[in-house]
Amino acid sequence: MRGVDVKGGPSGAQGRRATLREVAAELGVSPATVSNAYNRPDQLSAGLRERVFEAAERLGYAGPDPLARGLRRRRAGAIGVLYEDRLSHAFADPAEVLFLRGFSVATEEAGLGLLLLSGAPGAERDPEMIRGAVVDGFVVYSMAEDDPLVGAALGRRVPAVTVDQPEIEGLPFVGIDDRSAAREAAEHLVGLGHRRFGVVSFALAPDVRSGLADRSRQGAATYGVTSSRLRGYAEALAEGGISWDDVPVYECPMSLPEVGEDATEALLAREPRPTAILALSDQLAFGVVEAAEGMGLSVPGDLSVVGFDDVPEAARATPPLTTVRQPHEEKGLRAGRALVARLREEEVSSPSLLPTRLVVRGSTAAPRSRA
Amino acid sequence: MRGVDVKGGPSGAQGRRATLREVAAELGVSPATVSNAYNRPDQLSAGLRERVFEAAERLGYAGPDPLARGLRRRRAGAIGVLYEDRLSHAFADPAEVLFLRGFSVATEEAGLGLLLLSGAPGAERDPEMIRGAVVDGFVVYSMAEDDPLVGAALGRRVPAVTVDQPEIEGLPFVGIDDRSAAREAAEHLVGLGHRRFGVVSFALAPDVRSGLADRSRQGAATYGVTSSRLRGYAEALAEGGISWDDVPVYECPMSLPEVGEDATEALLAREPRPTAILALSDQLAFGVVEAAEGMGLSVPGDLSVVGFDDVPEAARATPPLTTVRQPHEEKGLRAGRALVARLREEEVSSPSLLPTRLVVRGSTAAPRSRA
DNA sequence: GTAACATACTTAAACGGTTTAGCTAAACCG
DNA sequence: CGGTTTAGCTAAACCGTTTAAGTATGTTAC
Repeated sequence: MRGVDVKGGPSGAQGRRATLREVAAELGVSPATVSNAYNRPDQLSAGLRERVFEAAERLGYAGPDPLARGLRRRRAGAIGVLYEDRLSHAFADPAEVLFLRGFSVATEEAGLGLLLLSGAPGAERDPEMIRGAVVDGFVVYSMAEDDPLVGAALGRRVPAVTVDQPEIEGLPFVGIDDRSAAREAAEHLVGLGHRRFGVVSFALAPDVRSGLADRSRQGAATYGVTSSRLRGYAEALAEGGISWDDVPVYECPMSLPEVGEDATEALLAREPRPTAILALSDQLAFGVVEAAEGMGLSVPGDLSVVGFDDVPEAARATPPLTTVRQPHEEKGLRAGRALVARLREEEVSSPSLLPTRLVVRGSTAAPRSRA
Repeated sequence: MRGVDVKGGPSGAQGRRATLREVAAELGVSPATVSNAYNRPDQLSAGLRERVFEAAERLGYAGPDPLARGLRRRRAGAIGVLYEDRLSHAFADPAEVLFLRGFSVATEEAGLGLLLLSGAPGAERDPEMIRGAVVDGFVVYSMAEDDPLVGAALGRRVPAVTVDQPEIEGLPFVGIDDRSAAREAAEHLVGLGHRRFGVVSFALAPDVRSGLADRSRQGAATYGVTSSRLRGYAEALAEGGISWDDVPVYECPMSLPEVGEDATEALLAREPRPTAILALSDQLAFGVVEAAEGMGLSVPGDLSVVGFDDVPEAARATPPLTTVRQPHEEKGLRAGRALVARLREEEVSSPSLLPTRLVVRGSTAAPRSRA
């Protein structure tokens, strides 16, 4: 391997960068030959190749410029992950981290970089960031259908895959059956005998509101995941003879425990007080438990709580959280592999829906003062 | 804002991408004018600008190609994070995730992308990945001094910042005082009356070994963080009259609980059995506790355990873990800002050492059968 | 009436490589 | 010895932009 040295004085990496052309001139050979030294060793004699590397090092040439090479070869060597919110929120959510974990396996397999793109760079949502991202493809991670950023990404006309939402005709999709997963969660509570529910939900649409969402707001949801899950809950409750109109749905701007706390306080202040709360994520559910206990209610004694995601913390929590398991890491892996396949112009198998499963733990029980 | 549309039939983003030149030809104007429409609105009439966007949309031109633009402007619009190991391990460690979280705040501030680069793409460490990464700068996250990947990154002659290690003359550095932080941890145990110790360590050098590391192996350490912490432990023990030579140091290839378990089993099998174990990370410490309990020992009754990092899980663990707190997120933020400053050719303030603090919780106590 | 100045474009040279086609000289063949 | 290969290198086009330096044309100043 050609050695790598940190030349250029004590301050290390600096100084004018030499170009391939300069190396060629130094040696009195053509640029093509220097290029070949790096890309096609069989196109020149071993001796000359050595001299090229030697001269490169002497001149401080770090090898072909990635931008120039990428331009000519028409590939960037990276995949962009487009995330709804600020990246710092992504890193705060274990579910998202697990997704990235799986995704990174796929990019490593393919020798590609992983470029994280946040939806909210400055404060305003800025499509320029997407338009300028040096990537060969995008994975759109759980965004609203009508998000301008999604439009910008698709407008780039590079391969793309969506995860969770939105589902777009012709694009590979990886996700779960949110509706039936949610349904299972609600059925569990109905089965235990609960009749009074509350729902702690994600945002329904990008024009983030915080507070109770009425029927019309629910109908106008552009976040597919949110509306599918609500529909699943509604179905299960309807089968149990409970009218969805009686179920308060509190919309949270973000999936964080603290936000879930606020929501819960609002829900538990209502009369009649709910005996069970369905949260759209474990993060929110943690906040629900926190708030309930803060109000002197015991979980599951006074209030049953079901989360969604089954992040590792759910099992360790006190009480251990009943929740819907979904394979986050597998989702990332599939999404990554699907995108890589697209990049290679292979055919991608049809949308993959991953399995979910209700995991019953200690945060749910039959309502106390029933019967 | 110019609208973005997903044209090109049902399969969405696809079809030949048009170039700026084609848009220009379509309109009978020069390429420069089209470029100006995107970059300098004041250089052409508003009417023409509109027609440019209209034609662009009609032809399926998504705006200036990032690679070409980047080449011309000499900027990539992203910062690379160079991580020792596979990314999936990075995402498994809460400390690293916190770091990235802080770092992402800085990149968002600057409107830059965040490109994750793993040390181990295929299986072999491949500097090509680094050489080809489309980035304006690197942050080197806790890597060995002599890692060829570090050399490759520095060889790129772009701005760089190192975090934790290595410290390189002339490069901005962000980290903590590992030696005195470790010292404080060991002092705590000595103060409690412990005399027999074991250490569960990170790797000392990239030629990963698993097992007890003797004095010479310790002396040859190229991971600065590891050797500094060991030195800190040694100093504190020496002051307590305990010879470092009597302290077994178990080297772990990775910072994962399972690995810590193996290490602990080996350490606790020795005679005399240690009454206290110092782990170089919380992840390892979790494994230590796990293993001890698996062997029927109680923590802290039979064995005291001190971790390092104070990840959020440490406080929630049973027993709550005594550990050394360091500001991971702040580290990321500082590193990111320092790099951004370098990119802007501002002067960067001197190396920043962040504060640490021993957090005493329930995993440490005085040794039982002493006195 | 003309010098000076905007305005709205255009020209052409970078930016730093890769790649196709081709050229020359030496090696090989029968 | 004439002809075909092969090894080793080069010339020149090309990748898709940006940008400094023009060039017309119309407007303003005096």
